This record gives sequence, C-alpha cells and structure tokens, in this order.
Amino acid sequence: MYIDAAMLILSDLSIPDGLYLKSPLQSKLGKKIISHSILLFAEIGFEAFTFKKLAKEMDSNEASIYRYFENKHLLLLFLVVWYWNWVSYLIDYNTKNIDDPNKKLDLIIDNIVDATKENPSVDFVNEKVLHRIMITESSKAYHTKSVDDENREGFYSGYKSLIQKIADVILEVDSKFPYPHSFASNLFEMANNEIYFAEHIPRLTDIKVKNEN
Amino acid sequence: MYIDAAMLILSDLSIPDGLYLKSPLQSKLGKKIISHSILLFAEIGFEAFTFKKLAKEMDSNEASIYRYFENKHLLLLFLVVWYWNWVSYLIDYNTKNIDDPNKKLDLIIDNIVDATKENPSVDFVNEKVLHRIMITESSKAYHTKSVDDENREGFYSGYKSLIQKIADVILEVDSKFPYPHSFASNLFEMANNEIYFAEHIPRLTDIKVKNEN
DNA sequence: TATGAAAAGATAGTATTACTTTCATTCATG
DNA sequence: CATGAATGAAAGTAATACTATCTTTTCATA
Repeated sequence: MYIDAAMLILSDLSIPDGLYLKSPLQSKLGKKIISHSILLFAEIGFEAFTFKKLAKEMDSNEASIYRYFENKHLLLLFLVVWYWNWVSYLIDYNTKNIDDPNKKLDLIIDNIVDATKENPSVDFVNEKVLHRIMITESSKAYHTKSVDDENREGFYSGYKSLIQKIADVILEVDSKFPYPHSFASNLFEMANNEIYFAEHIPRLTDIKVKNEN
Repeated sequence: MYIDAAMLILSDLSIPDGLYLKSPLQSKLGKKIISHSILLFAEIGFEAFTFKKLAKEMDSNEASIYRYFENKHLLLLFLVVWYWNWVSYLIDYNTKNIDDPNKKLDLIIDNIVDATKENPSVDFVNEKVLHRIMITESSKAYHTKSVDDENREGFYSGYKSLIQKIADVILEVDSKFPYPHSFASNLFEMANNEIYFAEHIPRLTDIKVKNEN
C-alpha cells in the first residue's frame, strides 16, 4: 500500500539538514545509501558497520558515501529521525476521525509496537528491517557526548513532537495525569526494550515474541 | 560507610570470568583500571574511550590493560555487571527485616533511582560516577550482536537475578499481576531513561533533575 | 639476603577504521 | 554536443585496536 500526498513529513523537509551533507532523499545514490544501510545495519550491527563495507555492498565507493554523511553515527541518527517521523505520520493516519481517546491510545500503542503491518510505506525504505534496527540500535543514536549539541540543532524535534502527540492523547484520557510526557516516552522506549529482551534475554520480561521473519 | 562481610556479592566470585582475562579485583593494577576507567568513561564517553588514553591517564600502559580485558566493550560490561550486583546487594541490605511489600517496593525504587546516597560502598569504585555511566552507557553493553553468546556465557545472570528479586516483591504486592518481570525491568530501564531525558532532552519527560554535582 | 617466577612496563609492529584529497569519468540538461 | 555537477577510483594520513617481544620491577619464599 503506497500513498503520496500528505507524506511530506517523510521528505527531507522534516529532517534537520545538519544531519547530512547532501540530502540522500534527492538522488538515486542517496536513496541507495538509505536502503542498503538499513540492510547492513541490521545484518552486522552498528559497531561493525563501516562506510567501506556499505560501499562494497552497494557497488559504490566510500568517498561517495562520505559526500552524503559525515559518519555512521549521523547516518544512524538520520534513520532514527526518519523512523520517528514515520511513526508520527502513521499515528495521524490511523487515528484521524477517531474521537474516543482510549481507542486512539490503543491504536497508538499498536503503531509503536509494530508499525509495519498494513501501513503506508516508502519504496526505498524497508520499514520492517528499519524497525529491527530501531529495537537494537536506536538508543545509541542519542546516548552520546554530542547529544546536547545535536538537541540544540533540532535533531530530536521529531521525537519531541511524537511524544507530545502521544502525551496529548494521554491527557485526553485523563486530563489530571501529571506525567504524560514521561508516560509517552516510556511507552515508546519500553516497546523496543520488551521486544529486545523477549528475543535475547527473555528472563527480563514476561512477553513472548513469535518468530515469523 | 564501609562494610566488609556479606559483600562477597561484589567480589569477582559473582562476576562471570569470561568477562576478563585476569581478575581486576585481585591486584592493585586491576583495581586501578576499574577506578580510572569509571572516571574516563564518564569524562569522554564510550565511543571516544580507548585503552591507550586510559593507560596514559593512569600512568600505566596499553599492553598491561589488555592483559586484564580483551576490549573496551568487555570492560564496560564488567562495570555494568558490577553495578547490577551492587544494586542487588543494596536492595537486600535495605529491605531486610521489612515485611510490608509496598514499603519494600518503595525502597527498591529509591535504590534504583539513586543508589548512591548513604549506602555501603567499595573503596576503589566511585559509585556516584558509576551511576552516571550506567545512565548514559549501560544499554550499549547489551545491545550488540554478541548478546546471545554473552547471555549463554552467563554475563547477564546478575541482571536476571536482580529483576527476579524485584519481580518477587511485585508479586508479594499483587500475586495476580501477570507481568512482574516486564514491570521490574521497565522500572530499572525507565529510571535511567527519565534521568537521561531530564538532563538532555527534557521535553521527553515531566520530571526535573536538580543539578547538584 | 638471595633468587626465581609472575606482573608490569616499554617499545614496536600490523591490520583496520575513519576519514580527506585529487583526479578521472559519467550523467543530466539546455 | 557542451558543460557543470555527481560519482567513481585510487592513494594517503592519523588514529584505533590490537599482538608480540623483551626488559624491568615486584614479591614471596628458601
């Protein structure tokens, strides 16, 4: 299922331009970098990932990738920001015309836990694999010494507005609840953690994940 | 406040020996590696941390550090494991002789959020700084491609038993609650996240942290 | 006090990573 | 088909992540 209008939010207009040197969404090579980096991050993990390996994998070369991204940290952060925007968009898409805030919150949780089923997608982004990367690697993108600089540059505004969106619905459910933002961000982080633990250290959780692949 | 008996849990007897090549708790140099690495991780972060810099900082040399730890990932994981054991110990220490499970759970939460106030400590470990590292870096220690191997080697059994301990108290409070492990691990992870967000991306939370330093 | 083994220090070396630079080639468009 | 921008290819540098070897120090015990 593909859509086109209203997907501005997934264009680079919604991505802070300090994240890249040249927008990867405006060229063939750029999109190739995005699609192949998603696969390579998923395959070998952030630590082992290098631009040289990525270049080899996509039949391009290191220098060309460096023309788009300063380093792999910013490439990962780009993907994370794109994911935040995507979930944000999906929430809007799936909750529009719904009035009951409890129902809205349920739908939000569905989208957070597994955004990939039967939803709009973008051709060069494998959202299923991207979701896997988010579970394992996303927190590395903002647990760094550069977090404050990057926050100042607006790199996290997508996350903030996603959390604000969820917090607003929480307040619709209970306008007196004193911790809507904490609850919202915890919902999001917890979803990733629970899946990760269920798959790798299952004694830390009570849920089971079915391995479909 | 220092104690000695019953602190076996903080000795290397409670730390899986695959984590190190030679126990750092059994020699002067080993303890120096621990104490200085805590300071250096806190100062420059995991990514910029190298054994060469650590050696310089502690007036030793790279090769000697490599005789204790294979790489910085395992050194960080050692610290994380030590921290899990320490929190586990503190919970036992602070909740013994307390029968009311609600009160026990409150004390557990206190220890998770800020374990460092007025508690037993170990001379060569700066627990306050260690806690700071845990907030920023701990998740990197188990979000890796090697997590399954390391789980098999027992590296996370300290975390598991800490979570089991908390889950048991949760079940004392409500024996019907279906997600005690998930709740316990989320409590622990959330505590770190909330502090991190409050300090770096405050719009993701509602709590404020007072900067005491 | 001597002595021998283990620990630590010093130095050098290798492969890989994380880039940067330069120049040649291809491509897209008017 | 001309031209400028994008990409490719290759080489180079500094730092990282180790390993190996040899020397010196420490320290327990004879």
